[in-house]
Amino acid sequence: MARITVPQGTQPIPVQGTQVVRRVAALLRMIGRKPGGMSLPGLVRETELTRPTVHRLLASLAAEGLVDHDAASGNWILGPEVFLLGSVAAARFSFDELARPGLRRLAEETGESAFYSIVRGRETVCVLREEGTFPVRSFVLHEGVRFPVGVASAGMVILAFLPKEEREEILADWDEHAGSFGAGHTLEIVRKGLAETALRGYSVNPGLVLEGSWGMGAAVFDRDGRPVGAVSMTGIEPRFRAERQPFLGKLLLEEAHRITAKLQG
Amino acid sequence: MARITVPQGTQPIPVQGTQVVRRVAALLRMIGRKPGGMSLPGLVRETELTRPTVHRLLASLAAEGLVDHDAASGNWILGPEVFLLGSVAAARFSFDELARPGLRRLAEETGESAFYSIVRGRETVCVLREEGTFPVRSFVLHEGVRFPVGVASAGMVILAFLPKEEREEILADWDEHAGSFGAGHTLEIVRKGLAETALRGYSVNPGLVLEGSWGMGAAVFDRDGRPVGAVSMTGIEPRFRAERQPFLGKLLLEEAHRITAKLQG
DNA sequence: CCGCTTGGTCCACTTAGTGGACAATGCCCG
DNA sequence: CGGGCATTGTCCACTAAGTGGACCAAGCGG
Repeated sequence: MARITVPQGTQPIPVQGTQVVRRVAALLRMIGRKPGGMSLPGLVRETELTRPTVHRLLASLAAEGLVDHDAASGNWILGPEVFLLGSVAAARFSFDELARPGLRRLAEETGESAFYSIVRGRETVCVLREEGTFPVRSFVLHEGVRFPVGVASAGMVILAFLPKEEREEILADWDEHAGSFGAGHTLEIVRKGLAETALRGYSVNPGLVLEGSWGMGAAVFDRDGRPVGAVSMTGIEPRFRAERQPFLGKLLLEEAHRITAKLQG
Repeated sequence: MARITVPQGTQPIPVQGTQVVRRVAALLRMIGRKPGGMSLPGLVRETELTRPTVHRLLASLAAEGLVDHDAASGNWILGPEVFLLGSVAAARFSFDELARPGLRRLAEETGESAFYSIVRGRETVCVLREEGTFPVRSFVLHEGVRFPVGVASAGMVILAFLPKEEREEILADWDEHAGSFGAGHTLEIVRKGLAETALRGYSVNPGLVLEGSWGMGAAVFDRDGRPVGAVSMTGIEPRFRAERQPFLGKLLLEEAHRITAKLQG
């Protein structure tokens, strides 16, 4: 009997299981990353599965309505069943209600785009976006985008406020954890960023994901004081210069606190 | 190699495949039916799988965040990943934008609760609900609820306007198709209802799902003239008496036409 | 025209998944 | 308070379900 390892647990807990479930979940997550979906070869590349296997799984998923095959682009995209299940699940996870007003205020007051991301296992996932008015905008971050915890401003502030043990565990094999983001986010840079973040309360990402695309983030905590999400803003470097950072940081912290209060109340 | 048959196609098309995918999809749909989730025995009963199998699949799904195990009730509910994937998929399926305003108008003008359901394979799925002001309300229908096509007012009006071939195919093995709803929805009753629906344009469900819980529906069509959804209202019998039906029907048809226009435009 | 990428299918091999059986816990009722 | 019953959880021998190497076809660019 095979044992699969769970991605999110503190330790990889062996779970009796269904290889297929893990693979299917991975495929759906991959496809959900980009609104335009993913091509078969793309999925094969990123999942390290063989092409026939991916193809077969996708065909089955399509038969269930969980994915669609966009005839035009040839891409695989999330299907109607995912939407339906999601809208049922949404009753339990009403982030919109929770964070939308805050993001709107941030976007209005600053002109930058504002985001709310949540923690899922060892990743952050962007769930809400509110476009700013400033005419130059970054499209690195949008709903559905996932980063390893510690990457980008939201991930950075979350990692900074995670219990020391967990943080060190993640940093222990940082390169593997960070994957392709390791290039910009070297262990050294991240450690320095974490220290500064812990001090100020908010994080600053000086274009580590994409050069010129800056970001700042503040964490949202649950009742146990555990970071479960983050408010963040992104924009171009000139809008995130040192002199403006305290202003943006203050706003971010205010909104993060407000959301934290709502969440805990 | 096993061949699985696809539930929605006109004919059961053999698909090479993944038994597990079908089972997992079935489980997720089942769990998504009720906001409070489902117990393991309940799932076992309705899926005709063995308990160990259901349990193992659920455990794997939980490890992926696709389901959660509610410690209090012991029920399995849809997990955060489903919400996340759903919110990405929502970009492609914006029924809220499409139908919400119409439902709101209906609820306000009539006092009854209004719903929007869509067709998925051979089922209708309720995706939107707008509560009416009338103090006695039925809770038979809510977001996520699925009925076989032909059952309840939405299903009835959809079946009525499906191409004759498909309609007859469904009616051919009605009892199997209708399952537990066959009790109220006998072939005879349904055929009569379909005829009347085709004539008037809107359907009337005189408490076939649950005695005293009436409903009326009007269909929404895509560019090819195929019914893809339905607007419906539910309430208690006294609110759906013969003399009020033309009034309600007219409103339903108006809103259904409006949605159809939006959809096609 | 040929190399290269992509989509799709086949089928022998074997591993992953299955489910009967067992154990434990909790609850109701006589 | 003990026996019946429903529920959750785990084990492991068996085998059918899933895998993936191999193959074919189509499309694209040089």
